[in-house]
Amino acid sequence: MPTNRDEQAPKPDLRLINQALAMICGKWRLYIILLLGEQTLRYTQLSELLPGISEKVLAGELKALVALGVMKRKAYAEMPPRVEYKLSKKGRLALPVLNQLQEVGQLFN
Amino acid sequence: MPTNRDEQAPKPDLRLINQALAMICGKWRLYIILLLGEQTLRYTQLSELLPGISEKVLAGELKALVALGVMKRKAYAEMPPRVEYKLSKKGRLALPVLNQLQEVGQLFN
DNA sequence: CGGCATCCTTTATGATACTG
DNA sequence: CAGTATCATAAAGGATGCCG
Repeated sequence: MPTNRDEQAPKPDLRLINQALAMICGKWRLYIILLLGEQTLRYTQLSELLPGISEKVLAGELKALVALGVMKRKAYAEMPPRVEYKLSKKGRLALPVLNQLQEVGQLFN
Repeated sequence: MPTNRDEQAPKPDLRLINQALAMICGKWRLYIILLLGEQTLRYTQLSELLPGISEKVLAGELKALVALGVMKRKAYAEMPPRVEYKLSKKGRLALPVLNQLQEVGQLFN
């Protein structure tokens, strides 16, 4: 016979949770994803939209998000160089839920 | 005239985002919230459901979540002592979105 | 039982200078 | 322009012992 808790709420999956947290946790990561949304932005545009972020951290976060498959990086062989970032399909699929986190934040007002 | 981006996706609110992240980020915080769900659990039960968490971290996370207003702590003046934790109304309101984060994690499989 | 205090290790974040 | 390298600080997490 199942317990009351099993019926009402199956035990959360720690692995799924950690994958979601890897995508959004950190001082800038979720904000970068939401900011990007459906647009394509260049490295410099992102740095202007994230005032106060250091070069090292921005480059590191972008690299990590690309590695996670959340966003895509496209470099053009031009001079001066141009690099564009946009969400991957995976990132776009996650977007609705991630945007809802702002409503969760709203609960604290 | 609004820009294309303004129409499609208003700039995310960093303050709301940070409030949501404060609630869920960290190695255990989101898992504690989802695990609690609609139940009431004692301190020792929580520690058994979070294998590997240290006393310091568990006590600190519970205290932080109570301070954030996400959960409630109820201590009984018995011997031996008994302390119960459950989600506050705020925590229960956030629960549906937080559970959806597992589906976001599912995207990485 | 349900913590807190202390000390320690690991990650995360940041400032800055430099380069293909 | 779009980063990397190096150095430094801060925050998170953990091990362990003690206490009301």
